[in-house]
Amino acid sequence: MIDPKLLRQSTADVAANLARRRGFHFDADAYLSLEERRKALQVETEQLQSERNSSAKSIGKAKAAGEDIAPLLAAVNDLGDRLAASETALQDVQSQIRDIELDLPNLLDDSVPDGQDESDNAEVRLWGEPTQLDFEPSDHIKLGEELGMLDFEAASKISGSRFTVMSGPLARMQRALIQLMLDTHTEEHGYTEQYVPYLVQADALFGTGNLPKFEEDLFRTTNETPYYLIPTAEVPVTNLARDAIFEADELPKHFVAHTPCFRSEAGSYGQDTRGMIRQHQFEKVELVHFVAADESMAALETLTGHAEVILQKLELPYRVIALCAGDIGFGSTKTYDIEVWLPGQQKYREISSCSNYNDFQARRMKARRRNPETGKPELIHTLNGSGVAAGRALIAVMENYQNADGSIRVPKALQPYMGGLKVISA
RNA sequence: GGAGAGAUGGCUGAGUGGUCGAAAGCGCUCCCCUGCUAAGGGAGUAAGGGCUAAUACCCCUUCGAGGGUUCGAAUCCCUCUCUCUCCGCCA
Repeated sequence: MIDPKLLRQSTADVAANLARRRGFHFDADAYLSLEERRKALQVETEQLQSERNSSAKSIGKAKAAGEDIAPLLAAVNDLGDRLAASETALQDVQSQIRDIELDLPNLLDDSVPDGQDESDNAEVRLWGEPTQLDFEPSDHIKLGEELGMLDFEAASKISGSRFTVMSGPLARMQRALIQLMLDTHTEEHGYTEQYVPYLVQADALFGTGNLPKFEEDLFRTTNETPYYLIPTAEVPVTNLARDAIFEADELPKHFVAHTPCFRSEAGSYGQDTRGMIRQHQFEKVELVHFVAADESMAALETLTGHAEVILQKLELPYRVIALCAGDIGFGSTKTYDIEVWLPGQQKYREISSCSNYNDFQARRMKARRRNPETGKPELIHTLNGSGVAAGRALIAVMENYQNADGSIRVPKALQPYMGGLKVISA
């Protein structure tokens, strides 16, 4: 959520910033007229509440003094009705304003490049060279099926499309990837590992910004108060800061969590229908930072670097891109995507997305720190990034480490996690 | 699943219709005293919001959540959630 005060006082500036985003329209005039009504109604309501309080107090005193309170009661006769009417009207306007505020994406950082879509994203750096193979590379689907270790038919029988069954060494390699990531981030980068719920309630999703706008992306249970399957560990982990006031010396906090992620993929029907790229269920290791407001831009660089280390250890070629205004996510003020080279597609594909949400989520969640100078609570900044998506990392290893005979070499960094196994073959 | 108890400020905990945003203690901050230390004295110490140039006044809201009764609710009524204890079941 954008600072309501800023929205109110600098509406035009906010609108101009948001206009850089693709397909987003902010009706500033409608907002401003609602805001005008809100102000009038709130002042009126609070005035009436104040009257009620002071008259109730005098009635109490009069009664205690044994005076006749009948005339006092008569004087406040219609106050209750007037107050109730005013309160109702105020609540109505406030909820309309809140709906607008919850619907507004985050303000973009000035460093975010202009652009309409992914073709306008800016390459920040390149690591390694696209893998050269002296044979026609296969994609992960062919490799996995020929090894007999990826079974999309079985998955479809059990759960329908966009699921995968893995078996044997390939299943183990995904687990090895997750282990490598967790160990690297906890032992070398100083993160604290978290185990968190995979089912969350709506409030948590409002906090991160997934609700109310993106409900169709989520799986929801049928309970009376429904649970939602987490679309990313970002949701439960970031919500650790909800309603909290951290002491200054408790920050920054660096959390890492491995969880499965569940996404409905509504609206992506044509894309990546084959294979393991886009699934309803996938494994991911997520990095989350809670930092003081002035530290978040530096933290974004650090966090992205931590994710990159995983690809470097796996010796997978990648590039880092800065998402342009048109491509950046709803709650992010600045995002770097890390894209790994996939020989089977002859393309770089997203394997991590690292975002600075600045105070956008913190405001929704009431995540604060105590400013040691002023002693006052102030919003923290939250960041998160994949470090990295395990399913896609598995694809990347398969395709980059394939041999002409369809076997797959195990990257050195993974071998200790796979009992020393060096090659996966049928 | 059955039976019972509870939810108040950073913590402990009092408060069953008015002067209660809330006693007291602990903790914390500042000041005083004490030649160190220990002890002692005093003051202060919730969050969110409105108004505003303002982090100044003033005002509003909040005692698990939501509704209700009342001129007035932490206190009374209803619904829900969560926590704890005992029993049962269970990875």
